[in-house]
Amino acid sequence: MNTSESSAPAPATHFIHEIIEADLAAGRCQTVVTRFPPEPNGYLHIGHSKSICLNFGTALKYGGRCHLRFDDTNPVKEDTEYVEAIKANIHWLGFDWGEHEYYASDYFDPLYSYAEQLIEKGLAYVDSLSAEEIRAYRGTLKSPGQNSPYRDRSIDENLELFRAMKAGKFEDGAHLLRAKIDMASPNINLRDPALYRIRHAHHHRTGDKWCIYPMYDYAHSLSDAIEGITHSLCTLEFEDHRPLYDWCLEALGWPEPRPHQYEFARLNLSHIRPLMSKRYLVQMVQTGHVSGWDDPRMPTLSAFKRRGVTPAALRDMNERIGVAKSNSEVEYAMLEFCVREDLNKVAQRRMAVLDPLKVVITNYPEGQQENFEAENNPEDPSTGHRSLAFGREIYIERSDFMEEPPKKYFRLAPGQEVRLKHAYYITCQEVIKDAEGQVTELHCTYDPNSRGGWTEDGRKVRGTLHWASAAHACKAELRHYDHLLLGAPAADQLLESQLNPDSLTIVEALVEPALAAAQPGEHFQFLRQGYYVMDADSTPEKPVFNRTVGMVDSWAKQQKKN
RNA sequence: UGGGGUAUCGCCAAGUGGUAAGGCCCCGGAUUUUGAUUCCGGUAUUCCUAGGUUCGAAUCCUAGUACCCCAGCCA
Repeated sequence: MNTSESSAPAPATHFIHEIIEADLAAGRCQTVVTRFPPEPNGYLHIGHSKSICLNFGTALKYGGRCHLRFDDTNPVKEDTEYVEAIKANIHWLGFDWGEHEYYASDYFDPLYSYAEQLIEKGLAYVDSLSAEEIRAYRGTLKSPGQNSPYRDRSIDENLELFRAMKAGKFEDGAHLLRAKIDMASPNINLRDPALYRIRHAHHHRTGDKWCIYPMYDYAHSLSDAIEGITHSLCTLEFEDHRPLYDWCLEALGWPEPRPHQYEFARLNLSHIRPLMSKRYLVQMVQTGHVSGWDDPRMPTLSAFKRRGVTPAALRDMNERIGVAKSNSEVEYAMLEFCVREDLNKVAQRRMAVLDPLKVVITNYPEGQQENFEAENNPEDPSTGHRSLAFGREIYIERSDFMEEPPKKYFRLAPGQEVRLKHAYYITCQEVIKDAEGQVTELHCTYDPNSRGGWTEDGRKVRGTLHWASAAHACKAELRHYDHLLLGAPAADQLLESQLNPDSLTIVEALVEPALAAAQPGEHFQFLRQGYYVMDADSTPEKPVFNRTVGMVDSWAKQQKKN
């Protein structure tokens, strides 16, 4: 506890931490053990980051531990390909499970013998109805189900059948091990839920050892118990599964302390909500609307990494949004805020001109060149300076010049003086146009006394422009991204109907030469433009930068209003 | 006409009977060699609705309303 008032923000807390603190205080548990249980059947997306931050963050906060457990109980959907990607994503996010890497499939042996125990206790039976029949017997949401005619098989018969299932004597779907609970339960999950099904399939870890596989509810609850998980945190849709989670432990007489399940609302983000389903994620990749799982427009963690979103920003966002039980959708602006906040601190500044307009400084000696010291990051002086070459011909941003500027326009205009960042003040003297009346070039004069971009005379120069030296600049490819979807597709609409045709824009830019030596993954702020990260597609001839997020632009915002 | 949940500012979210935190967004204004950052200031007499209890209610009671989840041998 803090002993004095401090400026530090109050540590974020929420109902789950309250429960944990009460459990710790009451001695219901000695230490906190959580787990992150991905199914290795797809890539992790930003929604998962909330669960990762919650589970690992909680363990960290209370000095406990968090297990990484792959929930690999369905061999037909899972693949080892995903295991490595998931592990890399979690490490990238900044969390570590140490030696606590587990697989539900590690427990197939004990899980099987627990199932025999349930049979012996008369709490599970082998059903031989078809899938359709089982559905029909289950009843509906509002009407009770009916007992299967096989429900009262003898324990010996059940045992024999179950062993035969395990031995591979039956085809897929011929039999099913079910919990014997209550076919009339108002909670459908309790109407004799499936425990084991027959699946003659190769498992990514156990190979062909098994042809029966446990169902999620059964495997999850017992895996948690086996690992000594104290707080099993999952999303809201599992709320009505909790009675079954508890039933499994109770039925086996699992000793206290038992694990307990708590549910929280999943993370939804505006603009990408429809994409955060496995189905649509796969669809985007398979239909070729994106270049792959790590296409920077995707909501996967791999994509965010490639886009230049930092782990710190993601962690910060997850801290800020809180943990509660109401369904919610966080605005994308929240994410952008966290990204800018982090990148502002760590990204080195560089200059890039996206839409060049040539400027000739007529009173600057021909053939002369100067170098200026430019700070790498004003937020972090320890990053030092770089040398910036300057010459008689430069390029500025076309949008930084207006022949007939509106009021309060600080940028370049005929007769107006602006500062070239780190260089000189220049004044526009002449506008050169082509036959169509298009501005092709500007003739300006500079003030030799403004070297470095400053004079002592107290002159007010409101506008500061970024620029590129014609003699020194390099070409670079800039990739700008927008939301993949224009909106959420209606229920009867294809996802394709909402595809944003302008979600990717390629821009040829002129960048300062220092950028040619950058490394993929390096973050930069291109002054007045936005945050960029160098992409691995870069070649020595042509560096490629992905725009992570643009700068806040209050001038553009104001213009839009008028 | 089943069961389980949730309703507090545009978006998140504290609040646990003592008189509506905070963040994002938005709007002003100051500073600024990035119209960025930073910094100040503004933004819910009101907590889904209606009754009730109480000196006092977002918090308790009653009755409603809205939204989300569940009928995979998926997780």
